[in-house]
Amino acid sequence: MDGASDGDRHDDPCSVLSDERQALVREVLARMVDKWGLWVLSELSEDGPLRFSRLLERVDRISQKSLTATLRQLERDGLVTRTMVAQVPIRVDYAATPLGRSLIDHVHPLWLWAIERLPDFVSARAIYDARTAEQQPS
Amino acid sequence: MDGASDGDRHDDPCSVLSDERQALVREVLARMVDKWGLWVLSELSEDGPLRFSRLLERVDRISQKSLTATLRQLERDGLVTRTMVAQVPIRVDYAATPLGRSLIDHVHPLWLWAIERLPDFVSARAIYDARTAEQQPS
DNA sequence: CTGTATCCTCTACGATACTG
DNA sequence: CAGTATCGTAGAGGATACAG
Repeated sequence: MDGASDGDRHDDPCSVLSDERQALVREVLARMVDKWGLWVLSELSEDGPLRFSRLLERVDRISQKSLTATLRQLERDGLVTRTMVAQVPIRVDYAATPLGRSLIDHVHPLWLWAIERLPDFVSARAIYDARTAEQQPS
Repeated sequence: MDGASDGDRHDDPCSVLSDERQALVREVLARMVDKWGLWVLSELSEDGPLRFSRLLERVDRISQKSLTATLRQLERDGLVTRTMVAQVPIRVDYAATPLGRSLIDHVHPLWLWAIERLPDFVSARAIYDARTAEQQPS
């Protein structure tokens, strides 16, 4: 669909992808940092298979609804597996796939970087807020 | 960086942070992959300073309102700079800061990984969708 | 225990119109 | 040109109740 495409843009590997592909990459990456996705995947990647109720405890303040939705998304993208154990009461185990663990491994450096740079963000915000405050004394 | 753990990937640097800090890291990282933040920062990181209207063209389908909001957030977090040129008509240049470029540099490997693994995601979805379709022929 | 269904709120976002 | 202000819509997500 890119009729008069943006031509030879930059050396951005993303720009060589079709809009559809770009959207997919963006979508998958988005799940990494959305409110719960990365957290849930992280728990599963660290501590073997976990049951639904365990996850509900570990991922603090997540609702049942959101946990279910998050797990469905992660499962659909091949990042986690879902295993039902037919017993009473029923039991379901979730585990990270190799692809899921790989994702976590690739996100990790980013977390480390962000934590390392945290003081920069704090001070940047302080400066910005102070400046806007004096301009808009309400 | 720090003599990073010899293969112990279960080391979760996030858990040593206070809730407040965790929230901040999460917030900053979220901005990277939210609908526009990363895209805007990416454009600025690749092609020097850009004016508001240029960004509006490059980041396809973004609205004025969203672009403004995104830029404000990025500016507040110290990822971009905003420079007003007093002339008629007025002109404003946005540019990525070193911190902003650093962020992009750290996100890049993740993009490459995602693009490389794209076939995995596509097939995973196909399998999942096929299986759920046969269960719910609706 | 593991979900699904419903309601409700809050926020993000686009469209549009207006200002310096 | 570079925003701000207002409106309206759509989706995310919590709370709760119910089902297999």
